[in-house]
Amino acid sequence: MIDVLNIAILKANRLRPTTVRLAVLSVISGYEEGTHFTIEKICDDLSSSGVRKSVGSVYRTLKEFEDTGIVIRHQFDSIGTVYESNTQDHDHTVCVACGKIKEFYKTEFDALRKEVVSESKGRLIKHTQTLYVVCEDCL
Amino acid sequence: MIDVLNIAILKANRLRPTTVRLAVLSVISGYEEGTHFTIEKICDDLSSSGVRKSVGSVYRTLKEFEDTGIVIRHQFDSIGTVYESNTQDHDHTVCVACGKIKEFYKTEFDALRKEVVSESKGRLIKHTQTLYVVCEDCL
DNA sequence: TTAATAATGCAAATCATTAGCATTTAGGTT
DNA sequence: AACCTAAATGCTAATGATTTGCATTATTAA
Repeated sequence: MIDVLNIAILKANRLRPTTVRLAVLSVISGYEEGTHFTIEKICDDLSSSGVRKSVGSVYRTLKEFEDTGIVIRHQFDSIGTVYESNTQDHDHTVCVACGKIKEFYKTEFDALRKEVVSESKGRLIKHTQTLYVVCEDCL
Repeated sequence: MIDVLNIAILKANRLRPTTVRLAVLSVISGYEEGTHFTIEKICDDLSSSGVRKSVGSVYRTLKEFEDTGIVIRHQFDSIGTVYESNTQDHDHTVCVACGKIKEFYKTEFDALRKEVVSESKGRLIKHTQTLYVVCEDCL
């Protein structure tokens, strides 16, 4: 009953609403907006909420979620693979000292990116941009 | 005698001019400017030029080269880890169909990036930006 | 309810990368 | 030129993350 929304999300993406998918969806929809999480974190959270699911299935599920666009996967230098719920378009800053990840968005970047792609006569599928910084707190 | 330049490069970076480092430098300086290469490619090229060096040492060497800035390491989605000689600052487009990697540079991006970082009161260390595209040839 | 298909758990396999350690090399010093 | 110390190397085993094979179980459509 609590899961109606999550079931709808899965169906909208042509994924059967199975226990693993619902469990993972439930865990990650509990995260604060803009949170970046790992597979390990999801597994931990599943365990501590008493839900026993295999690591392999979580990997498979996250891959499906990435393919359908439910989540976005990122690979940050010296941090590794993290995911986040797919909300609006944005880029990241990563502090090389404390590892904190933040999001930023500036329209002007999009215009420039479109220029670059149209100059090469290609089609833009997606992009990533990460600024590695020393953040205010670590300076 | 051919190696004077490479020896100089290593010394300038406080790395002893050892056989492994010279061999790797020699291989990668044979690549065309802007080439993106993998560890595996380097090992293959070493073998086929009759130079027997351990994979572990090549990994170690590339890490040193990355630390000193002789090369830059990139992690591209679905392509993995590639390196390139460190020339001037630039970003990349990667074709999601054929995997071709190209470079681009636009000053305007730098100005925007500086804005972002100064707004958050941090210091910019480095950045990565990759546009995943379908290139002209694959459209 | 049942048959067909997809999903799951589990363990083994894979892949890229790293680390431990004994041996060798580089580079400065007698 | 022989020598000493620290650094570098090769080798192999270890690691960590992720994937895969396969037997079992769950889901869906008829």
